Amino acid sequence: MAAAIALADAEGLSAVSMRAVATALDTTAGSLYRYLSSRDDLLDLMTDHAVGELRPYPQRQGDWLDQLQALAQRQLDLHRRHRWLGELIQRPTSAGPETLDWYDHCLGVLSDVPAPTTAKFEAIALMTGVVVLFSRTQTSTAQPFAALDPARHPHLAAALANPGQPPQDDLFGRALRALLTGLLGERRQEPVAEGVHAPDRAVSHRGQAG
Amino acid sequence: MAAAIALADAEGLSAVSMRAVATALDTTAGSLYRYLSSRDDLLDLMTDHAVGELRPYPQRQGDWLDQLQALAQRQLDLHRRHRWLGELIQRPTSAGPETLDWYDHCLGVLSDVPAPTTAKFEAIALMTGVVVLFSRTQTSTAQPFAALDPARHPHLAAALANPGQPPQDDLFGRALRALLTGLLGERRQEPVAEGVHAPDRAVSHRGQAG
DNA sequence: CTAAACTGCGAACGTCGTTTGCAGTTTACA
DNA sequence: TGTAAACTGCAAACGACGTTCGCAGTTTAG
Repeated sequence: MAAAIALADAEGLSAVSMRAVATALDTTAGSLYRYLSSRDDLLDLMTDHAVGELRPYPQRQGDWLDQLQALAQRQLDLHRRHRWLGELIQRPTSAGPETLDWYDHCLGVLSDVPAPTTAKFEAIALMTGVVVLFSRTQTSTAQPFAALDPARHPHLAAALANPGQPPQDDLFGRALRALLTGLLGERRQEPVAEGVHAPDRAVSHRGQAG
Repeated sequence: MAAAIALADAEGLSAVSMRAVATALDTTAGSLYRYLSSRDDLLDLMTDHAVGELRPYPQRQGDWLDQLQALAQRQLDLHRRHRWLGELIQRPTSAGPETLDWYDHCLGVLSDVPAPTTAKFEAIALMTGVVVLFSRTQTSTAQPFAALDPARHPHLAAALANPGQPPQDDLFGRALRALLTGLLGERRQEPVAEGVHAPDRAVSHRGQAG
């Protein structure tokens, strides 16, 4: 797993082939199957190990929004360190122990927030989504807008021609706080109607963490 | 391209192999390279065609927030129709014509919003991110939380045991509006400082649309 | 001392994306 | 109308991939 992570850090996820990992370990591809049931297994291990690097979780201070923001910042650092993580956590595989711990910690931070469980899961998933997006924003200076016709795409051309305006301070933090506040209610109270209803069906969620 | 889309709709992206597409077209894999330079080319075509299905763009009515929400709703429908799209639009390839049109349209909706270009691009990208996340939420009833120890993960266990609370109405809309409002400023005015500075470097962005 | 389990290795299978050479057909132009 | 160029399709092959399998060699347990 360590060899695979080193490979992915250096040359990207596609470089993590069974043969490449085996070569790094001075063995052969087939031998790896003594310890792994499949390549997906290896990717799961990589993912959960990376999520483990989120420790130590930031100290609990401030309200839940401050705490979640601190967690998100740590996620962002992690994703910048391991640029392959964003792709892996989107797979619908089952969560490893570190991922479970992280989810539990996030839910703990939100334990006093009067919002439906559904909203909390969505909020955590969206927080990760924001992290992944921002972690990619800097690394890819790609220009997906090659040659465009200013007549057909006036707004796009204008926006690209005039990159002006200073980028807002801490766009990441702004987006995150807006999203979390909107999903989980105002910072202090204004609780969402929490009436007692017959329990609904369990919400579906994907193992998207880290 | 149509054959590839049909395949992806029916059996997922992994079923879109050159041989499978060729078989559907009653030919062979190698023959496809008369028209495509690579498999990525095919995926690009699929992506842009799907983005084209966003037309006709919803009628312009309401303020920019209402309009963006209508666009996002159309995106959401699209992603539910083509569940492979979320994966494809995350690739750092160059944008096709339909994608360019869509970006331009979104920027047009935002043309009167006094926010930095950076923030607008981020907002559009994040809007798509929210769409992708919600498009996956319903389809995957997966249980990434298999057997978990309630002692080690008390909050997680509690949350799963008590799915109660009715899911909030239109969580999608709430998340989206919160995010956009937070990134692009309040609905009416409260413009972000738009002072005249020396032009910054062009913002980096990925071809993430649809 | 022995039997079981574990470990590693080479070879192979099937699939993948892609390339190449060869034929057959269509098109463009004198 | 004739000919050269371009286009199209096909079979075969290449290298790389994930994965399986059988066979040795080694370690462990009783």
